[in-house]
Amino acid sequence: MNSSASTKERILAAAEVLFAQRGFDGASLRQLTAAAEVNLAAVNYHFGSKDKLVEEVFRRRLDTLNGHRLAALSEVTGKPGTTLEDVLDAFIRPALALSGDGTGSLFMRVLARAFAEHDDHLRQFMSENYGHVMRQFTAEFARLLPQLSREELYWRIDLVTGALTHAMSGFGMIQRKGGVSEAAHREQTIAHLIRFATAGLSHP
Amino acid sequence: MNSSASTKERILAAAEVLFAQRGFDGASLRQLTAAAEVNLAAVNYHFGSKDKLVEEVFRRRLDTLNGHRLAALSEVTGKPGTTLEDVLDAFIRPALALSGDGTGSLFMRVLARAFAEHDDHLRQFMSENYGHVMRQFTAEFARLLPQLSREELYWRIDLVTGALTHAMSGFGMIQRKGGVSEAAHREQTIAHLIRFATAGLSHP
DNA sequence: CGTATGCTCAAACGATCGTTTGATTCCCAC
DNA sequence: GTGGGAATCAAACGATCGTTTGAGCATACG
Repeated sequence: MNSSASTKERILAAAEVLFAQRGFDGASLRQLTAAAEVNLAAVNYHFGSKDKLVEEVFRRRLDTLNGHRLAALSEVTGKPGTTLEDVLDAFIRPALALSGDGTGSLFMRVLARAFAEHDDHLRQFMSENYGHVMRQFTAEFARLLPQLSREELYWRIDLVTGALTHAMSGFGMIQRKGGVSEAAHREQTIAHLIRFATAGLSHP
Repeated sequence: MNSSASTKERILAAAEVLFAQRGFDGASLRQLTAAAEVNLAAVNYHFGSKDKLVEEVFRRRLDTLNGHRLAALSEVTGKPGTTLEDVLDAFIRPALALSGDGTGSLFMRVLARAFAEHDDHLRQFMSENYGHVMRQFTAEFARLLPQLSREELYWRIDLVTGALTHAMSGFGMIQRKGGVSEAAHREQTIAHLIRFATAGLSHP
């Protein structure tokens, strides 16, 4: 009945790779299905269209990514001793954990590309499905940075997310030095990004 | 002899708009030449190919942008009282001046897109033609931030350029409100970006 | 065993892409 | 005024795109 589970999975995996490398329009279904070793028509059969496949690639990754982000945020939010670093950790760590996964690292590249493309349809899809995540983080930033005006806060968050998106799309491409484990390298990168973001958000 | 000056210019102007809106592959020569009100074959006649047109769009803008950047840098470099803010001003101001120009602002979008696309051919072109600019600024940053290791400096510059590229590509907060003159808004934006970049580069 | 259902496959569809061609128009030097 | 190179034009080229089709295959159920 469902012998196509592996077919769908192979398509999704190949799509993530090719979308990251060549973009959504640049990656053709013929390249994609060849890489996945499935028939050309399998994409339209299982997903309906190429656009639906794009949405599915996003949905699958963003559901878990933002789920982990909200879970981590809810563990630190509201508590008296919560610091800016705690909130930033809840935002950054799940994204880099995704990069630890084999093909997951490519998804951050896909995300950065989609961000830069200003595609209206995709922006609306992301806003509708995941806008509440950014809103919750923004609310927590506002609580921890009461001295900033609303406009000033938005400015800084905009700049910080730009830097983080850029950096995280490159993570995984950076080759680790010998002798450093993947976990250690990730931890080091997280600390780096948190320090930078803290400075960018809370400077006088 | 050169009645095609306006034709070439119209193509370049239309290319900047459409490349920013739909990307290099997404913008077709038929859309482009229709928008420029020139014949379809004019692009291949005047530029040789679509790829050459892309290069020309980059070359034309980056020549003046980086020329202004280097000129501004040479005015502050080496002097005893030079601050980090001076160097950042030399880097940021020419880019925002470009944004002030009508179609010039779209080029920053084109640049951000190209940045996110990780296109090898384009990266090599940029590195060959404009790599020395970034190298000169990096040297000056190193001189003003001697306490940072080489690796740490590269990290921070990477993050800052990511944030600036993101911001200047016109994502969010950079839009001007009513009642504020264009020049005043630009000055305010420059001050904003410089403060953020300074914090990101020089935090302890 | 027969059949219904989910899936895969090769082939073709129309559309659109970048590029080329060959004729035509323009414009200035002579 | 006339010749000739530069520029523009409509039309067509082959390639590639996303999608659709209909036949063939597999497997589970009566």
